[in-house]
Amino acid sequence: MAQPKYTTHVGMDDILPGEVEKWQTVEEIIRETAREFNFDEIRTPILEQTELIARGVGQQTDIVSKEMFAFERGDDQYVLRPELTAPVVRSYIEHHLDQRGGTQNLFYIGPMFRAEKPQKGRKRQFHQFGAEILGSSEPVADVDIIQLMMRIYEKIGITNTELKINSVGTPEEREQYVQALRDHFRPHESELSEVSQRRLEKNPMRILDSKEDEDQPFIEKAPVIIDFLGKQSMQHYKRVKELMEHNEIPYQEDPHLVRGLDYYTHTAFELISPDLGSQDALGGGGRYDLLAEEIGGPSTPAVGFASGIERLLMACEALDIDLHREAAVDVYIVTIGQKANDWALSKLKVLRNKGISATMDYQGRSIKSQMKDADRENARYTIIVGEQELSDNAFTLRDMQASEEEALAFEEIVDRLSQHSTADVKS
RNA sequence: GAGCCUGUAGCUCAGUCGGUUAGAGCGCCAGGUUGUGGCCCUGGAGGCCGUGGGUUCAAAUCCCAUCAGGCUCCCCA
Repeated sequence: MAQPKYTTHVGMDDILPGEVEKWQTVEEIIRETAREFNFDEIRTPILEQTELIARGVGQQTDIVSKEMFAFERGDDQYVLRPELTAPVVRSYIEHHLDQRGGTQNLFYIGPMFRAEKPQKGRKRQFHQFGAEILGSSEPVADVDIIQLMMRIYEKIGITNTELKINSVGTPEEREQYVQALRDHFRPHESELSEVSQRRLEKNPMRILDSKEDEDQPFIEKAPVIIDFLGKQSMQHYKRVKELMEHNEIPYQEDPHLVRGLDYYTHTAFELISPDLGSQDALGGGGRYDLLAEEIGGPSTPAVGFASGIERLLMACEALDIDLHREAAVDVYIVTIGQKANDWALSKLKVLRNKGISATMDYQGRSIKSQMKDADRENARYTIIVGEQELSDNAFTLRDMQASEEEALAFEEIVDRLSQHSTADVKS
């Protein structure tokens, strides 16, 4: 089709009626589950200071080095948030949430922005939900965060998933490990794939999740990070695994799992769906004990996860999970003539105030067209109004499913429908 | 950033050895039923064939560019 003059920006999709209802279902399940886990919602601005993201997420990451939507206005540097862990920690520090005592258990849902080349399951504006436990270094926190994530997918019906876990240790341990990796791969540098050769200096850990065939033999023999963990890191990892087993959470250890962001320490995890294509990561997370300090706050151990809503919806589609609830209206008032039309408008208010959802024709169309429209809108009832009904105060109430009609006074109709209404009655 | 594929009505798609006014199904609008939806029948509206350029007597069809989408790589949600 010819392109309209104005369209959305590349990689930024409208979510239209029909699709929105699925999002609402998912969001309700997320909120409901978060409540069950005693997590509170937090909402932060879409725009953050560029420096926060650069420091928090890490200068070397792809996100910061090439995927930020950033701009300048006056002396201020703005960036559209590419993820929400750093902003949540910023908020925690800024508002001294640690002073509220205990841990802060927070969850969020909202849009994120990354300036990547879009493809299926990877948009420039995409949506994530996630949760963070701030103020605990205990393995129970790691495991409960994983349980929250898994429970949401379970409730939605996505159970065919693989949970991978690993420990990425402390920065010191990681540095030793990275050195060992370089030593391991360097003798074979010329035999590695092109991308992996580039990673050798920049980020050797990335070689581990290479999909290139020629890299595989060297990856198999590569040292694993577990062997470089100190006593405390090892103990933490061991406890996490124990707790996972006690709570019957199936997982797979993946010694090659590394996270894309710099702030992770110790536990790292990722949830994969074999039902998706190349973008098979549903969500991921881990522990980030050093992030708060890194961005100028008090030392705050923390753990969290983030999940993509688009990916979740893709998985639902692949699994034929029906999230769609049909939109419906309780009453559609069908009118014949100007007087009836005026009457209908005033009665919509009476119905709605009783919590009965109600609508009417806005186009002055024929009764047949209005009935058709009522059908399309999934009206449970129609009220048919003409001159005769007005003078008799006897209106035709038609049950659209049963195709039965009854002549009733308007007050009787209201009483009748009050009992059948599905809308929430606002007090 | 790299490679490959695709782009025809609102939607899903036919139509290419280049050849008169570009089609179907669904959807939309109207009528059949002058006050009654879903099924059925009839009619109608709606396309510079993604955009720009080129080849040709002639282009939806061939060529180039560009934009958009998809798949893979990269990376990740």
